[in-house]
Amino acid sequence: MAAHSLRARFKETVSDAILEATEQLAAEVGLQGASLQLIAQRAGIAVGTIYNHFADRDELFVVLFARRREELLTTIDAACKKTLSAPFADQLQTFVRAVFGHFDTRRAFLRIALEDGPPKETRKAKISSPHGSMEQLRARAERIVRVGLKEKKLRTEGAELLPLFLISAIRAVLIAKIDSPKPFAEESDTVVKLFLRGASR
Amino acid sequence: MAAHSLRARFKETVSDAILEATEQLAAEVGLQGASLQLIAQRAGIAVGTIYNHFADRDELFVVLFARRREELLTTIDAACKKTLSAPFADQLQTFVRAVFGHFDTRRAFLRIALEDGPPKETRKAKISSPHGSMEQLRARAERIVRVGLKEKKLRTEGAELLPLFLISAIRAVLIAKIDSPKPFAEESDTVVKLFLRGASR
Amino acid sequence: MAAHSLRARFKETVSDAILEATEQLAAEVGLQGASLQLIAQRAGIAVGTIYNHFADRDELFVVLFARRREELLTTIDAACKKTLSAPFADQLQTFVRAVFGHFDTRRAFLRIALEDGPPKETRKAKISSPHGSMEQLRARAERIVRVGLKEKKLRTEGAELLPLFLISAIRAVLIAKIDSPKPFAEESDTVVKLFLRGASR
Amino acid sequence: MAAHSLRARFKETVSDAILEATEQLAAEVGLQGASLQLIAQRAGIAVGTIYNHFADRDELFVVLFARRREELLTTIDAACKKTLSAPFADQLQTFVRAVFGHFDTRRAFLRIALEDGPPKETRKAKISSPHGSMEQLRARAERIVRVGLKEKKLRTEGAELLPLFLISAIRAVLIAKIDSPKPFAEESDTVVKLFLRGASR
DNA sequence: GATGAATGAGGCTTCATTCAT
DNA sequence: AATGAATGAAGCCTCATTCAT
Repeated sequence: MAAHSLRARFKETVSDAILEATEQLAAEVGLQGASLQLIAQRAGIAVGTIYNHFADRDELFVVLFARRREELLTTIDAACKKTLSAPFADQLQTFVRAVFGHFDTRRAFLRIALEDGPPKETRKAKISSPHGSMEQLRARAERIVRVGLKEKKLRTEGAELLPLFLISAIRAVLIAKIDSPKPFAEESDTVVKLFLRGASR
Repeated sequence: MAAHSLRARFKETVSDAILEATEQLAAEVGLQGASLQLIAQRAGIAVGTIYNHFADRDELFVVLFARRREELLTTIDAACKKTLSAPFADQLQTFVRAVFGHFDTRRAFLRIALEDGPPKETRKAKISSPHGSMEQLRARAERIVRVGLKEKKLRTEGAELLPLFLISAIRAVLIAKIDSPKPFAEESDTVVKLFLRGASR
Repeated sequence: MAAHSLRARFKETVSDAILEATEQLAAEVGLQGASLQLIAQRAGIAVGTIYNHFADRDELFVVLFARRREELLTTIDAACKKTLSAPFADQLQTFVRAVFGHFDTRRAFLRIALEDGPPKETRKAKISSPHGSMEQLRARAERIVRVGLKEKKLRTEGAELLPLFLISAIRAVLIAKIDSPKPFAEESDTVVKLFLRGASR
Repeated sequence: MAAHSLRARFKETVSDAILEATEQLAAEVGLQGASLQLIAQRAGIAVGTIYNHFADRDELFVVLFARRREELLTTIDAACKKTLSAPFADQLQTFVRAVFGHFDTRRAFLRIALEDGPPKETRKAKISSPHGSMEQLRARAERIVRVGLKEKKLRTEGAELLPLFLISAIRAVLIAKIDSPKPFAEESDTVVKLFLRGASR
């Protein structure tokens, strides 16, 4: 039991090391450039070891994205939960802050999530699309927008674009500040204001 | 002269064929997936011929992006020129329409431009970043924003984010509608309104 | 003593399980395809355990073939023993029936024995030839033929080929009927007749 | 035209060199052991070159078998053609001699054809079965047997096994004598006699 | 003895690039 | 200039074998 648990825990440790190495490398040299050799090297293991933890290269990336995405959504959902009964504006602000806050400490994931584009076919088949990790945020943005609509705080015309528009504004800031040492979170208010009142005076 | 001109034109023709084949293929199978062999095949030439027109694979993509980006900017600049002395709102609308209009007939380029992310190293060395094609639009967006500021139509706080914000909104719509048969242009007004007045009622 | 015996019997049990798993798998996916991982899985043990019973992969197969071959020969010898003093024709028939009878209940072994070809080098070194399992029958066929010759029931010209010829006829039937549900034994008489009188009318 | 033809001829030369190297190696170290690296080395080319001539490793072997099998059948059919109207016994003898004669000068192919067993799945999928090359002879044997039946020279009982039986006898001799310097052809008459009259006196 | 994760050599395949024609 | 076969580095993956627990 203890042995098994120990072994299992160790295995998990290796898995995590691989995932972390993958994340780091992909952030540095791109998803494409993160070869298994480099990953193994960075993780301090043999190449073959990767295959004790992931079926193939694809799965490695799929799992990486799945895990990071889950962490992201968990963080955000936890934050939003606290303001579920608050007025729309607060919920919106909480959401934006949560996203910025999370990425403030996950720059590597941010980089690969940004690289992530529309799905293409790869060598093997349709890629199992690690893609769209970022777009997963849209579901959350949609909920916020629905709240705003119900509270009559948001215009209904063109409403179906609003979630996208919100994500888009967030994304703009993330891209703009990704190399800056300052936390994204500082821009939360700017984004919220921009989203709500627009750019005009 | 005539001979030279002819030859030059022919070479240009081949170059163009290669670039077009590259664009098509990259749109279909991704930048990665567009191998020189496939490109040559699609262009109806031999693989070696590509090297008579481009130094290497990287340059091919750099030139492709450079050319398409130039076409994009030329189109937009031409459109914006006509409203250079018009009020800010008109200039903004013209800009957005021009971008949408251009991509309406350049879906292949749009696809590869969207795939294009932040610069990474490639197999060879630092890539000369074909990347950022889309971001090139920001320069134009900045001009528009400056006009808006000068006319006091835009708020000054957080103004440095506005261009990126505008581009980001445009990008969001392009991604959302890229597989739709309807022209992007139909969404111009929505985007402009959203950008100016924000989402709130 | 008892403990030792028990332990020995247990070890034998594991050994047997490994051998059986190997045989099954090899029959299904070929000698090549029977990887140690698959074997261990099928045997319900860990990969490393195989190395507690066999020096390496090669030895596993060598032992498998040796054991199955021994079983085959034991069966046949036992059957033939009963007719050792019977006339040649009976001895021949007994032999053929014994072979068919054995393989009727050892289809898996039959499959791998048939796959088995002339000796080749493998990854490591000259293979210790598990090969030729089937050819081991020739020694028995030779004895039968000698009986036939002594009884003047067989022609002496070309006699050195007769054992091979007999095995060959048996082999032909085994290959032809391996996927049939009917027992090989039904063809015993056909083979005997063919061997003795030939094909001509 | 000339250039094209030359190039084409050269390409064929390389193809042949690859096939020959493959055949030699496979005869020496087995189908399994003939790695692309070894093949390229033996053929005096780079590994990648193989892929200019064959889609993948499988195809290489399929083509090799197809070609050698075709040569075999062509030889045999040509020889048999001359005795098409001859009596059955002559046709039979011609056939056996042709097979032995062909393999006398194709020992390498003989070795790999003998290694060739019942089809199994490989790493990739069902193998495209280069297998059965030898069994292709059965079709020819069947024709001969039909002739014998029509001429009432062969017994009808158990007749469906006769072709396989004939091939099997030939195979037995090939295996028995493959390392002997003497030509197989010398055994033709023995085989024919054995097949027709059987072993009994 | 049993376990199974780690190892790394070796296999197949792709593909940008070169170069003789 | 065009051609396309040859090249070989580099990638992914498999698997027999080892070894710490």
